[in-house]
Amino acid sequence: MPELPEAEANRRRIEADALNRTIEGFWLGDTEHVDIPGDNERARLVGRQITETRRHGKIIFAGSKSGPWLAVHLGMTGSLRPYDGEERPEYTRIAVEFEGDRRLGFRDPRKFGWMKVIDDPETYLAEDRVGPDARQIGRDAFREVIGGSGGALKSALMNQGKLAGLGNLWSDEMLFQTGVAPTAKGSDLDEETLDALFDAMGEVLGTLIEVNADYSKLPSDWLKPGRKEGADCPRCGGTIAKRKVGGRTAFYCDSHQGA
DNA sequence: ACAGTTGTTCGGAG
DNA sequence: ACTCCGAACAACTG
Repeated sequence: MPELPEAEANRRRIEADALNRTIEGFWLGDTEHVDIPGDNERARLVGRQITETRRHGKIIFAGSKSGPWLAVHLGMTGSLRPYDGEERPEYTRIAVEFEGDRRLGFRDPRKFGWMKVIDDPETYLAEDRVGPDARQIGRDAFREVIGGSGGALKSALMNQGKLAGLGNLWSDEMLFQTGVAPTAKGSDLDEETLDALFDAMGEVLGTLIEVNADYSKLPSDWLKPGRKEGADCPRCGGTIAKRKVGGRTAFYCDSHQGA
């Protein structure tokens, strides 16, 4: 379930199991409609090694100082799976084959993810107009970006050009913990509320990264464990409600989130 | 069987 | 030119 914390957990798998091994080639599965690098792009990586990784928002980068780099977006259902030999997980679309038996698979059942070969992360992020990473943005920049948005707050939080890393689940969570309605307008919020949102974002993402995105380890007073319509709110006497906001299903407390 | 889905992109309206 | 919204995308899961 890939938003920023899940992308971070996947990045760590590369660090743990796919670093400093020479790339010999690629395995290709059912890649129809999957956006992956072509022959010439893949060939740029053969003979090279992944020596470092990065993450910006939901995008994972794997490469080396002089490049080129692999950039991966997990889409809605993607994950990176190191494996050995032919122990390939189902729905693996493409896999990097390292010297020896090690492979790094890109599993993506619903084919909404992508993989590219790029020269370097900074240039890619600038050209693609990706906003500041949600873990790196400062309080002032957050106030400006979110406080300056005109539409539904939830939509602004999920807009990767404004702020990179939040999706449906964790935008709901930070709004829930702050007590603000998903439909509130950013431009209507006072500074105090914007700061509270910023703090909640840090708390939510920080906690998730700490537990390596293992949802079973989340506090019981979070929205996520009981994120379904009609559930009792774990923070007040309210009830969890559901509605479409910005084209996605938002869950929120009908009592302490004001609307 | 059929509805629902964690994300991005695109066209069109404002 | 920029912002915002809704629909579309593909294919699996419950």
